[in-house]
This record gives sequence, C-alpha cells and structure tokens, in this order.
Amino acid sequence: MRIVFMGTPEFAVGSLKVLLEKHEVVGVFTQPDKPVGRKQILTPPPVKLAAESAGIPVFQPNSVKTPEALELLKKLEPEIIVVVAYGKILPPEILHLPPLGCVNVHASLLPRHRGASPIQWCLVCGDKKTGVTTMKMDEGMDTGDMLIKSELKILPEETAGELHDRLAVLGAETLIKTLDGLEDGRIRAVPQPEDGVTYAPIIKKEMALIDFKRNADAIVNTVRGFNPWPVAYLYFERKRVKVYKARVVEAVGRPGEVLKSDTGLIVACKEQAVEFLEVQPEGSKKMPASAMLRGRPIPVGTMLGD
RNA sequence: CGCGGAGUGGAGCAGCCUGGUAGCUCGUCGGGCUCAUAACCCGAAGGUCGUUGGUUCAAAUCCAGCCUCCGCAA
Repeated sequence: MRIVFMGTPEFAVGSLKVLLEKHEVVGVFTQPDKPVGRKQILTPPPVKLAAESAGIPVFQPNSVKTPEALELLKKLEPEIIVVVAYGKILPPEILHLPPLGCVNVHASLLPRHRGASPIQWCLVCGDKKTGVTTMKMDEGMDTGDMLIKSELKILPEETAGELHDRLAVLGAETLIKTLDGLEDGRIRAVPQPEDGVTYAPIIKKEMALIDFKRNADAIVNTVRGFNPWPVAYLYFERKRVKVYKARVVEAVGRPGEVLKSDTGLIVACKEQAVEFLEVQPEGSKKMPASAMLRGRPIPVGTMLGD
C-alpha cells in the first residue's frame, strides 16, 4: 500500500521499519528536531533518522493544522496514513483524507490507558497484562474503533524501558496484521466499550516524587513505571535521590521512617515498607543503596519524604 | 557562553576555605573467637589524590587550561 507514516520516538521506529519492508512508504512526518541534553544539542527524533537512512522524504511541520500541511499530504496521495506516537493531534481534514483513513498503533489494551503514556501508567497502576491496540482514528483522544488487539503479560519486575521495547515489537507485528486485514477487507472495526475507560496523561516529573503515605507496592510500581524516565525520586538533605530499583518488604513503621540503613535502606510506607536497591544521589552515578549509605549515612529513625 | 554538583587504594565518602608524613565506613586477604553468623577481635595488602602547566622551600589543598561523569533545565 501507499503509506504516509507519522511517528516520532523510538517506539515508532519498529513500526516504520516493517512498513518499509512490505509497503511503499511515500513520506514520513515527525516532530521537528529539538534541543536535547546538557548542551542543548539540536537532535533529530529517532523516526527521522530511520526514515532518512531508508531514503524516505521527511517532513517536520510545527503544525499539521495548516493548509500547507494538508496540501503536502494530498500530493503524497496516501491510501492510508499510519500514526504511531506522533505527538500531534490530526485535524479532521487529514483524518478523512486517505481512502482507508488513518490507523493508529496504541500501546495499551483500549479503552484502558487512552492518552500519551500508556506504557508507564499500566506499570504504575500495577496491571498484570497490557498490549497494543490498532484502531481507526477519529477525532477523539484514542477513541477510534478498534481493529486488532494483542495482549502481553507484564513481567513481575519489568521496567517501563523493558516493556516499551517489547511493546514496540508487538506493535509492529500487529500493525502489519492490521494492514493485511484492511487490504483484503477481513477486519471489522469494533467500537471501544464504554466500560473500563482510563486515561494515561502525559507524565510530569512531579509525579515521580515518592510519597511514603502510599502503600509499598504502589511505590514500587511507580519506580518501575517511571524507569528509565523520569525516574522516581525522593529528597534527602535537600538533595534529590533517584530510585532505579526497589522492592516491597515486610516491616512496619510510620510512613517515611527509615527502618534500616546499613547493608540496605528500608523505609516504612502506609502499608508494608520499601527497600531501595539501586539509587542515584544528585551529582553522582547510579549505585547500590548500601554504597550510598557508606558515604552518606542516614540514621535509622530519620523521616524521609517531608 | 543556560544553572549546578563531582573526579582521593576495589566501592561510597571526608580532607581543600585556614598549603607541611593520606583518613573514614565498607570490601579484599591472613589469623583468632564462636554451635553459628552480613556478628565480634587482631593483623595485612592496596592510592603517581582525573590530566597539563603555574605559584611556593613545600600542592590532594592555591591559580589557569583541558578531559570525564552526573543533577537541574529542555
């Protein structure tokens, strides 16, 4: 099929690559290059790099809600537009432009976790399974009729980064099946159920602040869901300490109270307690909690999280 | 020139301001005690203090440049 692809981050690259193998990708839309890192170096999004190395024309409009963008798309004459984590809302004119419409790959089992960050939120919420759903896009936020749903079991200690990689692969596979199904007309678009709708809002760093007034398992899920970004953190002596790995342990104390701080760091929560395993104090590298405690002792009884 | 922290035995840190024999908590190795231990006691090894140059009788420490790592911000 003659396809225009829209996507931006690493998650979309796998989908783009399978399309390149089996279909005719006539153009790629992606977000403009953005300054990244301490030096604010202007960095192209992953999808742009993949498209360029395949010799596909790349377009990076600041907005797709312009007459120019619409004209551009019309000239490309796509049969279908495939959207994977593009990061922009498409106007109705674009949604209705291709004969087969716009198809989206979403990294959750819709209608659960509609929105920008489904991978992180399914972990934060403690889901046992997730997956990808392809859908025919409409004007709502991930509200389109569903085409194919693929499930995936979430592994017990899986982080968002690891789950992301697995879902990207599953997404690419599901996308190809979806296009095959649309091509021979064998797929039926199913409206999303009204029950079970949840939203996975864009993640802000404040959300990653560890709150010891919550249960230990919720905190551990936050650590998993926000790794590798933005990474759950807490404050100790005005310094930020990121937590890369933690686990639930049986212990009781006032929420935020340090219960053990020698060979390990254990802090009481609302229910049970968390043991921090891998941490990173501000200005330092990632290290085992026991290493941090050698150089920066935290007395038992200290209250964290205030 | 976006703001800031940091590079000291294998790990994490102190020492730097107020230059003058390199220290702490661990780890490692050897020995001891113990029914036993991530426990305790004794002992040992291990560091050109990121790098280059400068100041000085003397630099981990003061000054200048460079390299590297990291937090914030995006």
